[in-house]
Amino acid sequence: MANIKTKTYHHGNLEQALLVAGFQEARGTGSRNLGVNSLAKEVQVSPMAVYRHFPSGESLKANISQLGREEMARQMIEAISRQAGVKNRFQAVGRAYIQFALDEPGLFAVAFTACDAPPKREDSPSAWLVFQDSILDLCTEGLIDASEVEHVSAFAWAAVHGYATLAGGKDPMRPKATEQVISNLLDRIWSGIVGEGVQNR
Amino acid sequence: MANIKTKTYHHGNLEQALLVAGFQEARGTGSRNLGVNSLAKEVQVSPMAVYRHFPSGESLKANISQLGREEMARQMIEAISRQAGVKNRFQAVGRAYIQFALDEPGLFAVAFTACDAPPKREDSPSAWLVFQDSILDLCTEGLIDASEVEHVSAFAWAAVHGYATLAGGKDPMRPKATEQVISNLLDRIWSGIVGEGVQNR
DNA sequence: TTGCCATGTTGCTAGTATAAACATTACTTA
DNA sequence: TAAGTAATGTTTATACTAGCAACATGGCAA
Repeated sequence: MANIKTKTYHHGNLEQALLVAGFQEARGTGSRNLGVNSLAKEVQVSPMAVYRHFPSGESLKANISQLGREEMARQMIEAISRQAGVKNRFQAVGRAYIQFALDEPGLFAVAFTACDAPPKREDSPSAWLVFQDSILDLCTEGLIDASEVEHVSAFAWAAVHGYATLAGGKDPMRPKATEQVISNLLDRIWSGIVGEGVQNR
Repeated sequence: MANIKTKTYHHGNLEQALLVAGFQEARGTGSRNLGVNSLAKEVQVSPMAVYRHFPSGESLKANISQLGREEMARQMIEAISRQAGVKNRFQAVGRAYIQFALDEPGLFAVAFTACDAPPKREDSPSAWLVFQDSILDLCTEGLIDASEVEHVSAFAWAAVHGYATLAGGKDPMRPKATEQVISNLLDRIWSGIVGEGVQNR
């Protein structure tokens, strides 16, 4: 008797359904099919229904984008939790950041674009907050001075994010994405953080 | 008698006009108004005329994108030419790269996206080739070993590009874009290149 | 001069976002 | 429980966009 197609007029949880569908789509094809019509069709709903939950298509995209940042944060936290020691933990965060970009290029791209409109929910653990925290750890462990936090943060984040962006892209000139290159990169970042030649300490 | 509106049926140099118009538009508003219709209207031509010169709108965008990379390369070369000494020259390139992203956010954004379709002309001096060259200089000057070039290149490019992207973006968490921060960043990159703690040398 | 062909045009189809008006259902309150 | 209201859908319409096909113009070459 079950499995009758009860086509309810009201979807039930359209907002969540749109976000999930968008998340999956982003995972697969990046930001190409994240439009209002496309996602509305995906969840079997008329395009205008979307606007009952998001003020614009941009807003919907922005919220999907944040889901990407949260998923990324989750994986970074997971990676940290398996490490002991300041340096190991710090490099694990960077590695997770990079690995996410390589494993989930679509999600990564969406996570770092389409953030024009403000998302509905507050910023739950977002990727760069986790990153920021890992640098504060360096501070509490006495490896860097409190006055350096801003500079170190900018440097480390830039290097990791830049590599993630470039290596994950499709430009023919992009740097290789091998374990070798990544390890070396993280070592050089470490060197740039605690190294000798840095002025303004 | 003069100044009669000689409305020629044939534009004369539509391809160039479209590229120039697109370049200006990118400079002003980024990639928002780089569509076929929009640019066609800008040069007072029907949208379909564009397709006589570019196979698709994507292709047009890709060519504008390359103009951006070339302009960037020009400024980087200019910056290098005013410096003496390996370290100075290297840091000048990085600084120019970053400065371009801050001075011309629209152009920078367009230069590093919309490169899906291949451009028509061959890659004339493109931004990262200039960057690459500056790292080869470090090699010929004996500061790094030839075996390190790939790693150093990935590291330095990543750090500079990452910072340029993040600092030029509009995320509220983005790093500050002050002379202080930039100088410090370039010092830390230098430390990561020639520093002590780096493995795999 | 004739005619080809590069370069423009219009008209069309399909896809997109989103505003306005209307329909249905869920929730609340007497 | 019945009635009213708010939430959540749908349809219809306007105004964009990219790009195909067919047609028009005019410069250049035989």
